[in-house]
Amino acid sequence: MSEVESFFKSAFSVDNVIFGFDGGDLKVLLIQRGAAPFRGKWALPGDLVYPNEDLDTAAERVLEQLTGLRGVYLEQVRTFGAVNRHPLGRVITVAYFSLIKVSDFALTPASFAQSARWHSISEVGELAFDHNEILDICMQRLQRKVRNAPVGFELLPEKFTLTELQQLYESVLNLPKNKGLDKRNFRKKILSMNVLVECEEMQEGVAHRPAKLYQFDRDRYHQFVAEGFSFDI
Amino acid sequence: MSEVESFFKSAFSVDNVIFGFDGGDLKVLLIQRGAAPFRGKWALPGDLVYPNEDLDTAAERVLEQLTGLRGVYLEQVRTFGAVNRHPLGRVITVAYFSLIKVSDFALTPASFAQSARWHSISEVGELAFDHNEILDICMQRLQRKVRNAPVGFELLPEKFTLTELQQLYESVLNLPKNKGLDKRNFRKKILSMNVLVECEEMQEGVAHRPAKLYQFDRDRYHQFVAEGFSFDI
DNA sequence: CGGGTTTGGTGTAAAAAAAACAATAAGCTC
DNA sequence: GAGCTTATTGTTTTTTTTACACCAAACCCG
Repeated sequence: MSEVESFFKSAFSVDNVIFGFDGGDLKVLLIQRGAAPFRGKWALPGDLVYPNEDLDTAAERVLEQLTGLRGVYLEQVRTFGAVNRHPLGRVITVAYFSLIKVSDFALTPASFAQSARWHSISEVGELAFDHNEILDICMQRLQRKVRNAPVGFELLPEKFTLTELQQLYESVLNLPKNKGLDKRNFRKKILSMNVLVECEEMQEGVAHRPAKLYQFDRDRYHQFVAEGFSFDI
Repeated sequence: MSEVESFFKSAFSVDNVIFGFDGGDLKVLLIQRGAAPFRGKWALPGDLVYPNEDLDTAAERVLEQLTGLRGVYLEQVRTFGAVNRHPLGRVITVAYFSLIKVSDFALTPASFAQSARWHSISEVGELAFDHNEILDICMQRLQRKVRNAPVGFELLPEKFTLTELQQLYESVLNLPKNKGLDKRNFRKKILSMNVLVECEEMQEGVAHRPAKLYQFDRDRYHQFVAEGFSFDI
């Protein structure tokens, strides 16, 4: 094999850290591997990139095949390329994370086939390949991102209460519940940005005083950004 | 060709945006391509990744072959993988940026061969491949990074004046000279972090009052970080 | 050697932002 | 309607950020 040819004896894949928020906890969607290597181990959903496929498209495809969702928040994080990261050959992988609303998630045939399951971030065990490292890095990226861009809303239903939003932040930033963020200051700050609109409706089905529901106003946010505003929590 | 084989008809490269600071201006080191495609065009230094080489190692190699430097600041930024970004085949590239002290830079045989030259950021023209996009993204990353990590010092000599440091920030952040940052406030802020130590020596060879020289104290910085400090300008 | 030129170095006051802190209101259950 | 649970709201203090102007030190040149 010539030297030039050997450069082409390699492949690349994408791996997608799919975050969700449910039951007051940040979760990640993992699949249990059905084939070697690492058969039976939990792993990040991913796939080789098709020869005629852009990287972002591949990440979207992985997400859609597993969850049926399109057009959700997706961000490239980092590429992992240690020589021996894949036991069967030289495969570098481009890591992405996506943020989905758990309620939108429907099991697809692919997700049955691969036994997909949500795992609380704190309860993720040893994963296949270098996926623990990838998850860590994506988690750090999410923690930074959530503080200076309005991406937290991607994890909540369209309409949410301020308490839910605060719990989301406490969960992502790994702060003690109702201790990390001061309730009054949090509300003051988020409302002062003027990117939330109050819905007519109230929370329903709770055994206590129902809270107001809010929605994130994307248009207004983008307008503010154009005027120099920057989201910061 | 089987489908599996076709996955291996692809290669990956690294491209390195090498930043330097000289004459009060932020610069980037470019090479003029001697071969097709894009012969004669300026481009980012880069190379295919060897089959047994880690990505970071490849980026270090590219840097060393061009500048003779090792152990400098290097950070992976993003991977560019549009299907048609390379005219000769499917090549995805992992972009890095590095920060070097221009005074340490010595032309190596490779840099002669490739006609390497520093270009002011503001005067970079049309580059080969998607290198303008890569440069833009790396520039944005540097602008963010310089504000929340002490990486600016990587671009300055070991000993520097506070005015030089301020000019570096104004240049990287693209602020009007002596207008963007208030001199007194800048000095107050940077000195209050306690990560600069005053040298015995003074600036020499200037036709005006010489300034005190300072050094960045890495050990003290890391100690502070361990105690919860975070650099922020 | 003295006046001019150039950059170096310094403090304070006002404004804005962040942090600390606790009582009342509203709906539900029984 | 009594009791439980969560929702909602403002003020004070502290910290951080911004705005702003003059004297000092060295060199140059005549």
